[in-house]
Amino acid sequence: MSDRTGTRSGGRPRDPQLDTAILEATLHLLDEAGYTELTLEEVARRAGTSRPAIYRRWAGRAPLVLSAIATRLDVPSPPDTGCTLCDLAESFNIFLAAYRTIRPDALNALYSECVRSPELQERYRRTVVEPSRTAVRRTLEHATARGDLREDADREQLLDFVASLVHYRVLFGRHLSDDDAERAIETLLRGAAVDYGALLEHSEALENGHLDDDGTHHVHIGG
Amino acid sequence: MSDRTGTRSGGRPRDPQLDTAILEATLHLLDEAGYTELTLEEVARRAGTSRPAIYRRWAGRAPLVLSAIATRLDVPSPPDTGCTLCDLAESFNIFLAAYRTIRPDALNALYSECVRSPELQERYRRTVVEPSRTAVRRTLEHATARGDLREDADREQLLDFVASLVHYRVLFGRHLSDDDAERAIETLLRGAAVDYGALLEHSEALENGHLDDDGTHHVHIGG
Amino acid sequence: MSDRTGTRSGGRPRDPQLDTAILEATLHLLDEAGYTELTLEEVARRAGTSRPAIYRRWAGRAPLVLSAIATRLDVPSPPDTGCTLCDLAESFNIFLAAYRTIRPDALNALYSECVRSPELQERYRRTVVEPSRTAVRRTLEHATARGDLREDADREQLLDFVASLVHYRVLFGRHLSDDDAERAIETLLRGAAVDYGALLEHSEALENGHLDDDGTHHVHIGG
Amino acid sequence: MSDRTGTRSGGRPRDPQLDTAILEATLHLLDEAGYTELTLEEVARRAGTSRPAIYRRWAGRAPLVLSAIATRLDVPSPPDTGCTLCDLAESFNIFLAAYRTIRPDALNALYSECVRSPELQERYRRTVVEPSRTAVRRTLEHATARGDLREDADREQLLDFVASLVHYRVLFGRHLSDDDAERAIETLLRGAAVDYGALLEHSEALENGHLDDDGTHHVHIGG
DNA sequence: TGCTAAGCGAGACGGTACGTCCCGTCTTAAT
DNA sequence: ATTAAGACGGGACGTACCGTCTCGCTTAGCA
Repeated sequence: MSDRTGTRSGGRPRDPQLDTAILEATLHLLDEAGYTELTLEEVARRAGTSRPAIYRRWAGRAPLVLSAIATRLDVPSPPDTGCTLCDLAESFNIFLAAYRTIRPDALNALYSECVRSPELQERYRRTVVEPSRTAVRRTLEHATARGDLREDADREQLLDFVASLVHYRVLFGRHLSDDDAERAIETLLRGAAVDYGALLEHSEALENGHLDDDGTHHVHIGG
Repeated sequence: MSDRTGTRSGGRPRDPQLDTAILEATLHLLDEAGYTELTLEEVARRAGTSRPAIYRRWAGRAPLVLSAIATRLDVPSPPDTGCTLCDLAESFNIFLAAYRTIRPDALNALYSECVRSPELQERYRRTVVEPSRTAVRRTLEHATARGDLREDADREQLLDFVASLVHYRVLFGRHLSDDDAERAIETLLRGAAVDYGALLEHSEALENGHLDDDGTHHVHIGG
Repeated sequence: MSDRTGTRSGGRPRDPQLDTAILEATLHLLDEAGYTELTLEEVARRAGTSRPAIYRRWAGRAPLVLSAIATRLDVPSPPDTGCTLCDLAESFNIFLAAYRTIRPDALNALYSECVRSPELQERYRRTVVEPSRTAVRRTLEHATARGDLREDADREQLLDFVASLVHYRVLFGRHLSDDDAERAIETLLRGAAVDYGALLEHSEALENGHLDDDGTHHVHIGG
Repeated sequence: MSDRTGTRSGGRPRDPQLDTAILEATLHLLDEAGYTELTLEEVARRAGTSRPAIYRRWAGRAPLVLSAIATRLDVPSPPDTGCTLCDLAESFNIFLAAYRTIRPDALNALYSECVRSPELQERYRRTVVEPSRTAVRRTLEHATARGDLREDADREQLLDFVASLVHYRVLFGRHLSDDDAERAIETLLRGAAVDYGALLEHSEALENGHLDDDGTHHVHIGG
């Protein structure tokens, strides 16, 4: 749970309830005050302990908050309905999910501090960024396998486009509507889809309840 | 130059050399230490003055650094060579320029602090973000006028795509190569261009020295 | 009224209402907050003016407060009832009077600051100390003339004894009772009176209403 | 050594060298600049530490200076030569001693600040005032036991007279000469001695080397 | 009576010192 | 041996007040 597990051979065992108390205090404080306003002093106070007890477990504020965040963010599962358009729309939501779970301003302030250390930056990426990318990457792979995306389309670039757009809009307070997402998908798929028109038709068919016999949402190209 | 200019009716006039000294000290310190490590104490020390003299001019660290940054960032002019592909490639550079002028980590830490106040956030946007967007927006308008972009293409969305991609890649330390930019442009233009193939051909022609008679770089659609 | 009268040749005349307002604000603040807590800032605020207006009239806090005090302390008149014991008892009250008019702690803090400049010290003496001494000195002279005190008694020493005792006891918060004063007088007069016993008898006679025919309170030595 | 010793159970022990450095810096600064000009900032600077380190030990300037003074003032021992006049003369010196050890203006400014708090005032009394009074009180008791002072003489009053006279004269810059002291003693003893003339004769005899057989300085009354 | 310049009012300046918060570390006692 | 927790030394904060400077206005005295 904590970063600094140490040798843990002999000696007095660490109080595991303190781990929990500290992490919970951290999360509450993060919600209330944000990252910059969060002081270890106050975390210790709320956890009913002292600052050294925190430092013994984490190297500082950033690693502590990363640990705390990790207990709350859950690993997203890749959308895979067979409808590429729907899956992509859902993918936007996956990227948005982190910002709905943790205050975006806190996330950004945290990353600003993480940037100063390669390890922290990597840890932030693994904890906050990658899970969403991994899930959406899987979704894109499915779409490609399904034949909806061109084989030669740069899927990492697509990931970057989606992830960055969501990040940018959230960061600057311009919330991304479903419609925004839809139109963004259109732009991207025009460049990446084998047949964008077909994807669109299939999606509309779904909305109208015209499902395939087998109940899946495959897009029938050249059908 | 400073934020707190106030009424400035009566009273002893402000020493303008101090303004300069403070701003310069701020920029140097920003380059050396980044935003989080920048303290008003040290700024005052280097500027040969005292903290209150700074507080009299700026409300705090964030506004001070914004002012300092503003003296260094220059307003970009919109690329307009007639070659849409070239212009767009150049547009990526415009968005990158700010990060080359000011340490990206400093910019992000600064924005993290600005987020806490609507005014500061707005000020950051005006100072750091908008100039690039404005320039590139103009470029897109030219391209549209030229008939290279579809009339109904969402130009603000294009701006968001480009700006966010650059921001995201820089933020996470994955520097954007020229090739990356080129391929991103391809993806975006597939969705937004009237005739992407024609744009590509024109661009290649230019590289090979095949200029039009009139020396401009018009794209001849359907030519 | 103010210290710095200046050349006063041409130019805009000084607003005399400001003098008054400043002095009154000073006295009020002195009563409320004492000397150390009294700031020119606050005086100016209460007087509805600015600090420079004060500095134009007085060289600083100490001279200002001295001026303010001077408007309140009135010159005591020397006790002269003919009864030396009574007059001396009254003399103690004269020395006490200043401390009843102005907070003793304020007076002492003021003097502590005055000590740093010979002129201020002198001014303090003239304003606060000397008036009482002058009055009591007169009283002692009358007693001597009356034949109650020895010609060769050191009257300045007596003044010092009385003044210092009062100052010391007030300073250290041990208020001097009438009885204390009476017994102090006894001690001093044992050393300074021509015939202490006679003075005592006379005083007691007065209390019992045995006045001389002429209504004065002469002491009849050798009577 | 410092005021805020607290429980001192657990926790990192205080650096005792800092205590010393701070106190020494305080004394030096007190000698150089006086009390009002003494700033904790400068004390910290000279002691090579920071202001918080001082505040951790003392509640402010006054308690700090009181502690510093206490390290320099040594407890006077009561004069007891057998010659009451000599002892009293020496008693004046005891009261003067504090003012010779610490700048009188500093002492007074310090007391002016102490007055604002009962605890500080008490502490000042205990540190600066009482030691001298205690010593001289003892001397007076010896004189009484010896039969030189009247049993019913108010010895506390005598203490007040001597202490206050010294304080007053020093305060107002009128240094007390030996002769002044002698004549003051005369006045006081006229009121308090059993036989002032005999005390005087005894004292003069001592000056001329006429000691008693047993080498003590008894006063022979009625001899 | 109109002009000039001295002096006034007030605002704001540059700067010192304040008392506090929080950091990251050290130390003792307990487990 | 290692914990829990108190306290330490210190950097930086934002503020109050100081004493001074500058401005624009008022007014006396001269033309």
